[in-house]
Amino acid sequence: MKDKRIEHDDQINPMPAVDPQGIRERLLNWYDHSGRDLPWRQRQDAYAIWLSEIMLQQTQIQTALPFYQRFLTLWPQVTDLALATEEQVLKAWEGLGYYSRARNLHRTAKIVAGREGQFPPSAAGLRQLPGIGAYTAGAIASIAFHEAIPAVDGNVVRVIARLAAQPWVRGREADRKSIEHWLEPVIPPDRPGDFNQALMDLGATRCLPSNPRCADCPLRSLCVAASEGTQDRYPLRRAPNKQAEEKKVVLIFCRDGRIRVNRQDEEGLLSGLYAFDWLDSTDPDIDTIWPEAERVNLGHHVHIFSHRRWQMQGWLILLDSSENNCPESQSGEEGIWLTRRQLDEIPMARALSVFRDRLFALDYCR
DNA sequence: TACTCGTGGGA
DNA sequence: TTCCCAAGAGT
Repeated sequence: MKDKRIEHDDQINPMPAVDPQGIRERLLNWYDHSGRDLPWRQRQDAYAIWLSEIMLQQTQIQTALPFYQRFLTLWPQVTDLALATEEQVLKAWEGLGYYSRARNLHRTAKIVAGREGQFPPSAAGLRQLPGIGAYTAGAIASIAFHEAIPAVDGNVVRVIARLAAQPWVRGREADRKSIEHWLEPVIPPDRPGDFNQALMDLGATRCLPSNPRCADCPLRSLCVAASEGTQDRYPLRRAPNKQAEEKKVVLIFCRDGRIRVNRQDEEGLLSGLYAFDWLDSTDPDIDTIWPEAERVNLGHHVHIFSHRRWQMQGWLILLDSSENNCPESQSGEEGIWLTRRQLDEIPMARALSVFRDRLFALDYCR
């Protein structure tokens, strides 16, 4: 076993007897009094529920909130979103991260628009749509269509792993399914959406990853981990991958007041977004490439991705308008030359937009 | 299955 | 500083 964090070899707890009615009553009663007031809970339509669920994937509510409001203002109905361009959707998503979510969001909007704006009213149907996995299908189906089906996210894994004191591992698909199975007889047929959201609220406000507030938990009397004082053992976690260190030299070419960018490939990091040119650290030093008189130091910046860490040095390269002395971009293309206004309108990830902001502050492009 | 894919906040 | 992790999905 290479993963010692999963290995801890205390006794395996037997699966405790489940008290479905006790869990339902305590949880829903608590939810009715102490559930969070969130904007998508004031709506019934599948579009708003779906939009919120996609944005909230691996994203904290406070971060997603302004994006959610902006999308509904720009595109009040799913048919409006379907009519937007992918670039417009990515621009509205700019800064929220995991950009494949935005592209799948747009694809699904077009599919649903082709169904007269009607989402499939079941988890099985929703699951077929781009960007909708097991959790999101269960969430939308239970909240918008009242299907009695679990929606097991990270919160629910934590709550149920503690409640049953089972060595379930966060992020392991087989264990997520075990929790779905465990929950199936517990989901109340009359309020499945409220029940699922109550579990998530409980995980987010009481059954916290560290220092859980068990004294304020409505399920404490039913919780095996709480009775043992072993809350902090559950759920188990995978050993994290090590973060790769990468050094980049970002080159922002400026000619006749225009700036060169490139659109990233369809797959991989930051796909579909625009970026400035960059070189890997193994490339020659900047002094051997560009004379000092033709460049402006844009400073250093460290950007942290999920498991990459970019140490970037930015340079503004001032090209003579009469000369065609600009090298080919990484993709072997000439690139796209944009004015400042156009540069503001294209979607660009935070990692690179840091230098866009510094560029604007210098007032070199028009 | 394990890895990839962003960004920000909190302990 | 460093680590964890947040309404996960796609491959």
